[in-house]
Amino acid sequence: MTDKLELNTNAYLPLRDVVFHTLREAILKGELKPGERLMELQLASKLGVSRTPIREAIRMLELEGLAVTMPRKGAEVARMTEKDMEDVLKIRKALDELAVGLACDNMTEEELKQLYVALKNFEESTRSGDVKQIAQADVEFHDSIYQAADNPKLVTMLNNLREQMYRYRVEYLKNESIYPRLIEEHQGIYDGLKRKDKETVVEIVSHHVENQEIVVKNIIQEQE
Amino acid sequence: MTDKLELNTNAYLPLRDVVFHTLREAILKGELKPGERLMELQLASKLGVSRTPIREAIRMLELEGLAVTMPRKGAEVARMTEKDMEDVLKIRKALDELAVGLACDNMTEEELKQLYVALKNFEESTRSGDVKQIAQADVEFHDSIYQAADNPKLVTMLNNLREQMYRYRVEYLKNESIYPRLIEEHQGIYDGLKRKDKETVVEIVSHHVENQEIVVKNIIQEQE
DNA sequence: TTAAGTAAGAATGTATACAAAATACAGGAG
DNA sequence: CTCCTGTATTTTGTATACATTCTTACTTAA
Repeated sequence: MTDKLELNTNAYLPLRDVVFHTLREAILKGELKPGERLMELQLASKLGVSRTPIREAIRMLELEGLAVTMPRKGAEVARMTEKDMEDVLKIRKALDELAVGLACDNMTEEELKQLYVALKNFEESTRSGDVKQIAQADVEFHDSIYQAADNPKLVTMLNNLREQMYRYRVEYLKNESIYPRLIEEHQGIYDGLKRKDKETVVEIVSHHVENQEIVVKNIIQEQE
Repeated sequence: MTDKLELNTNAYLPLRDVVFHTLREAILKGELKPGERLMELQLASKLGVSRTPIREAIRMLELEGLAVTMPRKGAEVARMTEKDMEDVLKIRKALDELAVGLACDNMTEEELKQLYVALKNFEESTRSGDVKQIAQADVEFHDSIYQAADNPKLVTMLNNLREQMYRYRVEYLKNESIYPRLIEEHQGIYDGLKRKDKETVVEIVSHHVENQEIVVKNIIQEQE
């Protein structure tokens, strides 16, 4: 286990939430590796808090699918097989299609403008070569669409699904050769939303996720 | 608040899980009403346990969307508006379509036989007039399909979504006039799966959920 | 009469203590 | 040498105590 764990914020938030976010970050960044045990006392002393907020944070991680606990044996970071990843991507595809379809129905002029900004930001960021920045810009582009879907529950679920793939996303975006296609697809989505051409945008998003699936599966196989 | 709360099982399970299931049941059955505060000390004394397992159970309810907590103010049973219900049903529709499509690809002879049994059970149960039994039979029919989809994550999500509608489902099934259509649709889904006619089954499931949406919305409006 | 302030009570947030279970390991029997 | 068993240690499960924040009701002043 890494000893990099640190409480980020001294904000006016319950410790359980701070711990939750800290542990989640650590898991998503790979600092806490799949299968690694989450021992309460150890984490408590490392983070400088008592076991209580640790335990509550673990309960939260558990229901997000990032941790698994066996009664009286404790919790560990969830393992993710290639099959799990496929399963998640299938769900994501269905929900992404739903989201962009809803966005197509509901998007306002204002939101469309915002999406355009996000589109250009993404394009710009690919020229920087900074993977983290590119990932961030990509997230913002898709968030703009999610927001327009006007379905908070759906947004929550999509963010959760996205989270579960975070580790692989970074690898995915290191491959510069995919940028042109990503930009093209984003442009296509934007154009489709502008024209309110639902069929087309759903089609593009569908491919968008499928492409990700192929690349992510390659990454997983390489790692083995 | 009802005082019917009781720990169901003395099983070899952590108390937090027992409490979690108990509270969830109470919420789904309407014994704990939307907006009702979940006070730790009160629940603890009612269930005869300390605050610790209560708190952890609340964290779990929170991430299932059945409870909402405001920092330093405590938790309450989640409120559900008509809009929330619409949002949930949109997601359910997308995921139900996905599930039945996957089931169409993957279903074995064995699973198909099981589905047939569930189909006949449901038909039979509608003649009994026992709403609870009908709901149970309906759940089993759809579970058979979910299982065949071979995507545990998807099953979890669908069960969660189904849960959030539980209160309205019972009302929904009290209306006998819908039974013929339900039976017909179930039959259609079964036939389609048998023929591996994906397009048709997805179509039927789509209508199946849409019909539910219409009726559930009527129920909600009547309740106001 | 209304509004603001304040103090008492109640509820949540956090830490810690104790109980019970699981794990690891050493020692001995076969 | 292997396997079993018993004990010590570690870890989780639960209860409780203390700290902090929020709510509420009452008092007082404008």
